[in-house]
Amino acid sequence: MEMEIDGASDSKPLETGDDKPKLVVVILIGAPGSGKSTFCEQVMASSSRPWSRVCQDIINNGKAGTKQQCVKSVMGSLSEGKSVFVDRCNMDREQRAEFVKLGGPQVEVHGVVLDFPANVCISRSVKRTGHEGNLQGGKAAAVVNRMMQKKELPKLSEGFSRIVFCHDDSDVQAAIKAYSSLGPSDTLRMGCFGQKHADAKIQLGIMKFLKKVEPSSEILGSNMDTAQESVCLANDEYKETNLNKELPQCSVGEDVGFTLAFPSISTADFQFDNEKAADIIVEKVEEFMSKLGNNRLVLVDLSYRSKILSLVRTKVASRNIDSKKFFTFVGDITKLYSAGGLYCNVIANAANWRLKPGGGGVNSAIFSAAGPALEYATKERAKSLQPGRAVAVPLPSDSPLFKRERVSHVIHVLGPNMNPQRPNCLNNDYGKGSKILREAYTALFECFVSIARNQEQSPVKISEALIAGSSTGPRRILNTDQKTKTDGDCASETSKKSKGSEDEMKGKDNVSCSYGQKVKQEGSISKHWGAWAQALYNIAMNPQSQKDQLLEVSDDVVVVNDLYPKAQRHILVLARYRGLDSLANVNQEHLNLLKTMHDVGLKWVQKFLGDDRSMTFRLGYHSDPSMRQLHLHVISQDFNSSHLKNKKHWNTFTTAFFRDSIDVIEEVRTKGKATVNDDDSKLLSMELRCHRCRSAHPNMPRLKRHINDFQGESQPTKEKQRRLCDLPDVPRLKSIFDYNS
DNA sequence: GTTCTAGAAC
DNA sequence: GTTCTAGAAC
Repeated sequence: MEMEIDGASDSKPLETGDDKPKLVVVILIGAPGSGKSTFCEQVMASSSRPWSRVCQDIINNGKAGTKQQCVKSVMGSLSEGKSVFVDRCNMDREQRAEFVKLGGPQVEVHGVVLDFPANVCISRSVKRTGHEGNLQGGKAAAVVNRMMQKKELPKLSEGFSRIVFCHDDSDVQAAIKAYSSLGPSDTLRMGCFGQKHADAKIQLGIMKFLKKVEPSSEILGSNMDTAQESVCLANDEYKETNLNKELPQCSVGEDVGFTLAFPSISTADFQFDNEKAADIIVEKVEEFMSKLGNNRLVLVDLSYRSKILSLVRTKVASRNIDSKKFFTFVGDITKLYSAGGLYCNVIANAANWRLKPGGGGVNSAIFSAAGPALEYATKERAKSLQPGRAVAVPLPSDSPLFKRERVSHVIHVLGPNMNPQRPNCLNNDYGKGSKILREAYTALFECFVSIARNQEQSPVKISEALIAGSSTGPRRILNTDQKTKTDGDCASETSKKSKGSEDEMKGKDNVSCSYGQKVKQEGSISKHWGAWAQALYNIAMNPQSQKDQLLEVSDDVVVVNDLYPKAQRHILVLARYRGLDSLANVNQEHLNLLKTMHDVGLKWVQKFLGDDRSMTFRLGYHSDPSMRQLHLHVISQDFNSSHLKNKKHWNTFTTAFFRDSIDVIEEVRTKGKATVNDDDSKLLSMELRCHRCRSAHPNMPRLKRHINDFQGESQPTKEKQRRLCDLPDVPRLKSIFDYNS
């Protein structure tokens, strides 16, 4: 978010005419493999400003040189009127100091921090060939990790006039864009942008595991210092939320019931007139006052400049509305409790008819904040929604919105659409539109009231389906048995009127009026799982049933010993998300889960290494697993196990069928999904080859004999391995982290 | 995922 | 004869 301010539009010509255009020294800060050279190349390829790149790896006639040579070269370029990229790691303050000193009245010094996790940098460094610094292959990991230990994030107080932190590719692209479009007489805004406060987890994690050091207070300290300096626009927005000071304060002991936070329906992307919408909101709120009991409604919008909020505030004043039961609030609807201190049991979502994530705005924000759990829970309730209707979805307890914000339900509402770019546009017919918007708020408030009522009566039953119907109809609680009736009810005035366009937007999907219907799995992508394939799913959903093999349980994962270990150490980290059967189901929303699973796996690796330092491990997923429920294998590379019996066993762990966890994470981060090839199963019938030396073996017993030659000694030396196996001297760092180096 | 076993490979 | 694989059943 903060990166928006770093966009190209941010560059502006200097306003004073006599000022000579300033030169810029951009100090790149990042480990090998973080993308410094690529950054420079991309900017220089398209910039109208003269740039020079000073790279320590090649400064000495194409070979690596010294820092002093770099300083000299930067000064030379500046005197020629060129702005300069300082392309070296510059990881700590001392390394940067001499370049920062070059700043002055005519020269601005910027920092661009390419702050990627160590594993990403290692992976990139290992893969690349022909790198200028000759830092490819096995050396890379050691160097990256050493650098990471020295890492000291830059602060403005060092003398920078501008620092940009990049944490992912989109941050990098935004920064490249900003510098590419920086013309010879333009300047970029000063300040510190894009710094995350709690991003050190993975890096510290990996350093900790590699070097077995505690996260040093120095590193944490420097993070925090800089965080305080980086008071950015986002924080200004939060300051403005002090406008919420009219928030009714409830005295201790006062019985406040349930709170519904809702966005204005249809006024954003659906372009419904704000004035008309405000009238309808106020009208419907007033109507529901008497039905609310001690529960309350809160209209939420992101910005203190919100037109709809101010319209509603004005209109409410002249109505008979209790300000304790209805008020407006400025804030992010997905962070009302954590960032705004407003506890709301229920939030409404301005949904799309497909009830799917995406589309930007509130819908996108809520689905993304609630995690995949909301998507699955929604699918179980309804497949689509008609304009004017609402459907309540109980949030599973593993949803971050439930855990962090204490939201128990999300009510999806679909309002009328006036935007020709969106399906089912009403072409400015505000007769129809207003009617549908009234129905939408009625449905929403009815849903909320019935949730509140149900929770009061029976907290256990809140997972019952709650679906609000037409404006005048009574609240209905439906289940699948009532499907036929529901379909009948659906043919209400509203649905008849919108039927034509409804059919249009459904296209070939052949979706009948499924409102209120129990969902069937979409498409035929989902794989059939036999009864025997359910074991991991059962453990993930109900870990307490499995006391024997259980190693660890958290909200996100369960760790168990593999029942049939294929090596001396072989454990599984199970995801606890419902509906996440395998890599094929994984998407961008699971990125944090994948990282958590990896971190948990690494933690156990560290423990195992405490018992036997000679072990090596791989962490990864089977491309097409036999058992349902996403599970990360953490497996030692000895493969010394009586359970390892056949070719399939072997090939699932030693061919491309085994997808390294860090590769999967990187793939999901960049492409949004993990690629799963249809013909991956062919890999399982491939010839048997040693995972170390790649030698072929005629059958499993012979292969195992070959493999077990390593196990004769507790710590086979590299020499011994090489002799037995003709081991190449490049460890497979990207997956089997060499924890001993 | 494992177990079982027919029959191929040696 | 024994060893080993691969496919079916669960």
